[in-house]
Amino acid sequence: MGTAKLLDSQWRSSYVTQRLKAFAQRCRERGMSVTPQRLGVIKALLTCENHPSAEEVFVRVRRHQKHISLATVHRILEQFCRVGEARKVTPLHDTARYDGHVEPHHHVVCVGCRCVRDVEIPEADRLLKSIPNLGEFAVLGGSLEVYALCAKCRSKSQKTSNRRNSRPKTKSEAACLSVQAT
Amino acid sequence: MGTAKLLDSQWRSSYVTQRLKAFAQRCRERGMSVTPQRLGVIKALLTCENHPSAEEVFVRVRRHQKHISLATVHRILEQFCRVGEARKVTPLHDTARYDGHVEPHHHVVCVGCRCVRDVEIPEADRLLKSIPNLGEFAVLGGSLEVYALCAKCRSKSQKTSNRRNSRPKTKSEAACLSVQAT
DNA sequence: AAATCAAGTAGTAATTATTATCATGTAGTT
DNA sequence: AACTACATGATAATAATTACTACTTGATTT
Repeated sequence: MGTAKLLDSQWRSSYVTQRLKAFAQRCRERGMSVTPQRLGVIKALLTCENHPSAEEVFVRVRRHQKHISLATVHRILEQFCRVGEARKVTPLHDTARYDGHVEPHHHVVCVGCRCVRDVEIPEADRLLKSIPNLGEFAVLGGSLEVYALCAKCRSKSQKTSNRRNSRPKTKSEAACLSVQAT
Repeated sequence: MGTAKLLDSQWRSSYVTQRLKAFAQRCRERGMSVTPQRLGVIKALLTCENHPSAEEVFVRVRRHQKHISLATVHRILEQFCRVGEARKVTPLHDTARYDGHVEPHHHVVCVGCRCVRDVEIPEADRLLKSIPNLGEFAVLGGSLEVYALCAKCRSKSQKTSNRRNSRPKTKSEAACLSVQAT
């Protein structure tokens, strides 16, 4: 029995308060203007316990801003990911990826090109076995997603890393930068 | 420095051989007929190192079966997931899910309703820190995806678990059943 | 062997999620 | 208050996936 536990709502609420308070200033620091739409999105995102989809955020924000557009929500969420104000639950959201290997194992995902390889991590297997449940969740299994850069993407990003203030142009570059080292 | 390592191609090739040999029989056991399309898909899936998308599988199979339809590939892949002949790299493929919590943490995902909660697993954090690289992959971070059933979905699946041979009707039920306990 | 039947597939239409476009609006600055 | 660059709303376009339908095929029955 390890120390794994669901983050409680007490922790969450203080985190949310802190983030909301700092939001406007962090926007200004980055030269982003603070619009009601962005405020609405960050609030919905931080408030919603069930890591929401763009659609769900849209519905929530619309409660207070009847005119907001779904496209705007998509745009803002993507921007938040780029600047580190949000993240995607998984970097492999865009197209379904299939795996013929059905035994328990783990994955390395290159955040640049999205290539995926199988990994064997016995410690992670042991860890998972030691977690029979998490609150009301009955654990079935799990998989460690290791975020990484493959050799090719590493050499690419070195070439561009010298230019300061260069905004990421491609999807994959953006994805690279949006990932926080865990 | 732990024992994490990429699965080598030697291991893979023996696994692939074994799976391919058993495939036809496993189909028959399940009452699925063994068609050239299904054989093509399982072969492409097992052979391709980079956990492919439906499109990629389609392209590969088409090399040998010029007439195969993309829709068929989608259907077969989904079916394979249902019967345990394949899995998706992540159960959260369908729509992008966002998370306002940008500090390193992990997730429980209910395979029934796809709800997601944050989890704190210090052991997983330590484990990740101990893996500076995996072969040619430079590790940036990672996240443990714990697959589970939430309370609601658990009570649902209990109700239906008595009926024998009842095929899953809904997407979410299918997803539940397709997950292998890791 | 012909008739019957069910499962599987190709081709295409429909749906859904996301992104691009562009005219208009507005936050931040002077 | 006026200005300007960035944001937004509305909608069109694209991409991924699923639904639909008619056609095959292979098995079973007669």
